[in-house]
Amino acid sequence: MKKSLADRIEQYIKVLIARSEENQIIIQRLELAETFCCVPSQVTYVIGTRFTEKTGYSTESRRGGKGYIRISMMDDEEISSDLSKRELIVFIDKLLAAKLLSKNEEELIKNIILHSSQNMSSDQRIQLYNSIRFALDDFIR
Amino acid sequence: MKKSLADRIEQYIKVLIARSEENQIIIQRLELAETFCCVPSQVTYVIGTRFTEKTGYSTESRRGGKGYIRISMMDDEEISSDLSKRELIVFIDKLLAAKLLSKNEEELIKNIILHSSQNMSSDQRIQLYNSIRFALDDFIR
DNA sequence: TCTTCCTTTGACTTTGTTTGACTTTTATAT
DNA sequence: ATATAAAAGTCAAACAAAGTCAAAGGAAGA
Repeated sequence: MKKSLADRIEQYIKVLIARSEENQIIIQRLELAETFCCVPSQVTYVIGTRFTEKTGYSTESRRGGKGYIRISMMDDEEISSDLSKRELIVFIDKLLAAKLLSKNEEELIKNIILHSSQNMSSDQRIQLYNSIRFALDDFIR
Repeated sequence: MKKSLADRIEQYIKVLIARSEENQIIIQRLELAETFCCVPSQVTYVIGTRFTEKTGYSTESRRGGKGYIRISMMDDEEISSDLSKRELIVFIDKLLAAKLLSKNEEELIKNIILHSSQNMSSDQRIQLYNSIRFALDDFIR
């Protein structure tokens, strides 16, 4: 199956990260773009769609001379899991405030979140929260 | 009895799957349509009528450039997670019928169930369904 | 024949990717 | 300090798929 450019760049970056010591790499956007014979913003696109907090990565960059982009796998998953949980709860509270969810619905979901958190690995939790978040987005639309 | 186009496409896909390593194939809708000299949505129709969860297949696709459709035969784990999903849905329907859940609540939860199926392993799914089940028990009490 | 269900088709929608022109930030040389 | 050059960021347009939906067609049974 033919992979898209974005997919190939994604894979490439992931291999680099896997090979790295600290689960993080520092690249130069232009350099990577040249490796793949594409425009630099393609790299930005890949990072923006595939290396997000949602997918367990964090990035940091600097412009100008000696600029760079650092991509790291979030290591303390526990923290990020709690983070996305807090975010999700905040989000649900907002929905409640905006009357997009009833009090009952809000309680129901929080109940699910609470119960689900029990027996899941942090990894699973992140995915669950994302799914619920997604489902809510979908639901209120 | 003359075979319909849909039947022939179905056969074709099944042969491809049978020949594949992982009991799954990745196709491009347009390509397959061209192979059979038909409109792309014909392929969608075949997949929608012959390669469903009920018949033991799961599918996944991506639009846009280099898009694809993946069709896989569900393994035992997937089948059982699908089964627990059905059971859960039956349960939710009962709650709705018993007026223990509102229509909105029912939809919301089904939404979560639906979305969660997307990015989780069947293992995770079963856990999630159990959690939802617990949360519901708790909620209606 | 009539009805019903399945199939076929195509116009339109949505989603995801690629590209490039333009902007902003930063280090370095003057 | 200032100017310059070397990065990365932004954004929207063009393109490339797959999805949706409803209408039209066709076959098989009552």
